[in-house]
Amino acid sequence: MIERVRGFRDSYPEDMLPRQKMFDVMRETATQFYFSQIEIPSLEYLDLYRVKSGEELLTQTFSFTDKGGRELTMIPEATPSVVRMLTSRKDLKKPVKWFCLPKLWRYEEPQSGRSREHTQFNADIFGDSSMFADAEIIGLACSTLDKLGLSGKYKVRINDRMLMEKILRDIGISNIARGYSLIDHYRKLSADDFKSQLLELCKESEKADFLLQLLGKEIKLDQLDTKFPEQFKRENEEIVSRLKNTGILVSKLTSAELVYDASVVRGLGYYTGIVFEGFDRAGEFRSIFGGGRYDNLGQLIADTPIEAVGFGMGDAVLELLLKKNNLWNLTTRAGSFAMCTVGNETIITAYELATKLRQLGYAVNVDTSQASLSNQLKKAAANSVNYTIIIGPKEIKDNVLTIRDMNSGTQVTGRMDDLEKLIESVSSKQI
RNA sequence: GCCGGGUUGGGGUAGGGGUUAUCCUUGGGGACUGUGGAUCCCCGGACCCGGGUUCAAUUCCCGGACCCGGCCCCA
Repeated sequence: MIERVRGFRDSYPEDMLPRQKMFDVMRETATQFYFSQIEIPSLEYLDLYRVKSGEELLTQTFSFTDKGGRELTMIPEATPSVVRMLTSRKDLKKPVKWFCLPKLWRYEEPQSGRSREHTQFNADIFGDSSMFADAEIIGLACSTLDKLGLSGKYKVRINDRMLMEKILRDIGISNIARGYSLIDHYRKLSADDFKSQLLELCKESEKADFLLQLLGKEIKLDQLDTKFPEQFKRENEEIVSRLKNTGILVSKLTSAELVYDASVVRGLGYYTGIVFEGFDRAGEFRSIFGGGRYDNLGQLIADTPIEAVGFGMGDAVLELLLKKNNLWNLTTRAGSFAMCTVGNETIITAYELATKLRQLGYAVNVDTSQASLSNQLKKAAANSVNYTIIIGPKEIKDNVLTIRDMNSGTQVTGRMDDLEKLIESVSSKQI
């Protein structure tokens, strides 16, 4: 027996139904926000990730050298590929609104909410540097969760990289990257450890209080400027008011709660403006989605400047959250038929009828087992079909068929030619 | 890469250095080729892998794989 590869998942039908429903909602919502779907390759040159990331990331990819000596990797994230695709087409009218649902791979130890293969809902707006684009991206992420039934179960924390850079500089931190890295660990370090590491980094320790007071609190956006010293506020009025206005815009697109949280900086990424993360309210899981503005990635990857804002939403955490809220439901297939056949010679007629039904848009299974009729009905019931059609020698002789509504148990018999009418009459009888 | 806890039919489990490895469930068949979910009967199906100790290992020891969780990292 050969085992499944470590960190990978098998998905059986009972999970695929809710899974597909989840992806359908993502596609529908993105389409309603007027995003177009694209598909990105599963393999890229390793160099695509070299330009923006350190060696650390490269050790956590499924990479290999192909027969021609090229260094390839199974894509660990979508954004570089999407940017590569976008910048190699000079004819596209801006803004471009794209989404995709790629599988991504990461070579690391599997743990809760994270396996080595997952699917991510990824959406971006290119060529629009406005706060309206920022708001629409967050609005799309939230609307998707709302549509899945998660309204009120999650909230969004936002921050702005430019604002954080100003804050870090204001308190005397010149190594901005290290500052972000430390802030990113705020929730993982003890208060004392964090403080001592911050003071180490920051030359003007008396000013560090400013940051310490900001961190770890969720601040309502309309109260944001009350948290800053007067002078700092004046110098950064533009960034602060943009953040506040973004919040107002988002509130028109979703009822989700949006708060300012200084500890959200999104690791060592390539973000240049707003950054955001969606969390479950109970604080039980990893972030549901995350993203932000990255206006210089086009320059890094393809030497083509392009404004961009986007998010990624992984299926793993979302599945945990949906299951926890009893939203990971099996939906029975609407308009499904099982055809019970009695006697081998009836199967030809059953196939003809099945073809007609399929052309009408129904899902049809023809039971060719020749088991007893009661066993065939048993099987049909276990498969939770809506209707069964019984075809036996009697029906063929009289050119009729019998349709049985499996929910109500009512049953009608009529001419085969009147198939559609029969379906109507049996489904109306159940009322 | 590191740390902790696990692994007995498809799923959930009991047990235990030696006899036919327990129970529930699922699956297949039958009672029942002309009307479904019930009931009854029958059947199939497991000790993760390798090494060691032992007369004897599924059980004890060591290593590995995989699973769950955590660290690192976070795309």
